[in-house]
Amino acid sequence: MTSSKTDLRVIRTRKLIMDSFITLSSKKEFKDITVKDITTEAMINRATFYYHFEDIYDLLEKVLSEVLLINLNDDFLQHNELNEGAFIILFKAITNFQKSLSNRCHRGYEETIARIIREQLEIIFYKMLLKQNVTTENEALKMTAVILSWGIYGASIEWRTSNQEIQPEEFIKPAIPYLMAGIDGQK
Amino acid sequence: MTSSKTDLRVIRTRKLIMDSFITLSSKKEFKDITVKDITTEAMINRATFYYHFEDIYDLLEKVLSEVLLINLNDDFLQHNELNEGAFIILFKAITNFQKSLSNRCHRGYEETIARIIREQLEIIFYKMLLKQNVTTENEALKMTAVILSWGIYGASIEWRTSNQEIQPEEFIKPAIPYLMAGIDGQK
DNA sequence: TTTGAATTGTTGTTTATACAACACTTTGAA
DNA sequence: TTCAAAGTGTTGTATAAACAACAATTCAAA
Repeated sequence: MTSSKTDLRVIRTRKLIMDSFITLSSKKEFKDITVKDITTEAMINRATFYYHFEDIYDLLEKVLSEVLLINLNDDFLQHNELNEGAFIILFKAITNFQKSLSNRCHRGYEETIARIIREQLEIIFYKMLLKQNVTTENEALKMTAVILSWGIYGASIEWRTSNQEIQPEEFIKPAIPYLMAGIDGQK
Repeated sequence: MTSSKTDLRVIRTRKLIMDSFITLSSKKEFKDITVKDITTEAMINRATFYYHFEDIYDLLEKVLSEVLLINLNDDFLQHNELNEGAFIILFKAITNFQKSLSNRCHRGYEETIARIIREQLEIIFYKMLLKQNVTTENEALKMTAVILSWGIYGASIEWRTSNQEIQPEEFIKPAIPYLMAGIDGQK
């Protein structure tokens, strides 16, 4: 137990910064967002930002894993089961997110983003598989989740690098029968 | 000049408290809102509340004059001139606001609210009169604003104490020809 | 009416944050 | 290219705010 109850100011300031970043992200490209922008929006001093985050990429990473995909996660788990429609929704969410990110390459943060997205996808898939498969053993489900997360993420990269003019929805559709077959087989 | 630039923390905290109070006001009656409720919503310590405000009535007073009616003020000045429709909108806003307040009588704060509402009304009326009367001298316009603010506020009290089953809109309509006559006379 | 829980308002101490100033880097226009 | 403006990241000091503890009051339920 390391939880010696963090100071309320720390919690509040982190939240203010993250919320401001999310707000700004919906208005600007990531590459156009400065630390000053964020701290102004959050009404905190710029020096305070560096007390909590190494830099703006560190913030991005934390927002990514703690906020954006966690939210997706919750929404998703409540309303959907892992069927054709679910794959399409997920794939659209990922491609949307990638579109909103800058294409500027700096400090290898794209690798970081990729890793986080895959990790979060894996969690989502595992939870959903667990919900609809009482019989199959957990190790098998975990493995399926890993494969699905890499597979779907890979597909989104394929979509991004080659032909973005095709709608994500249409892009992923051909793969769905294959994806579903594996899952149905486990039932 | 006393403006030696206030600490950003002070501005932020005041805003957090006021915003939280407004948020809570839309969910609960005033009399059911505790200081703890506000500070929890605002993510600040309860002691900090008392650093900025004497008590919850002091907060109410400040929110009233700094936020609620100021907003009405701005919206109003941009979109309307002082005609029949404007009187109806204003009157509805006041009666709505009074309905939303608690009827609990404590520390004579109703008098305070009344005063603030009248003051704000006076400001609104004066600005609008100024906008549409280039000729009339300012002292006369100020006096008109005073009379209008007391008159309209009095009408809202009349509405509140006697027959709330009549719509505010219908209640004020009979008085409008008289109100407008005085204004048109000044043009 | 009595009791216990919740709310109010206050105080001393600790700590997170504001502020100002700094050197360094990036960027965009002359 | 050169220069000014904007952005980054850091530090020492001052201060607002957190925390914990307290007595006093209010309020609902036994």
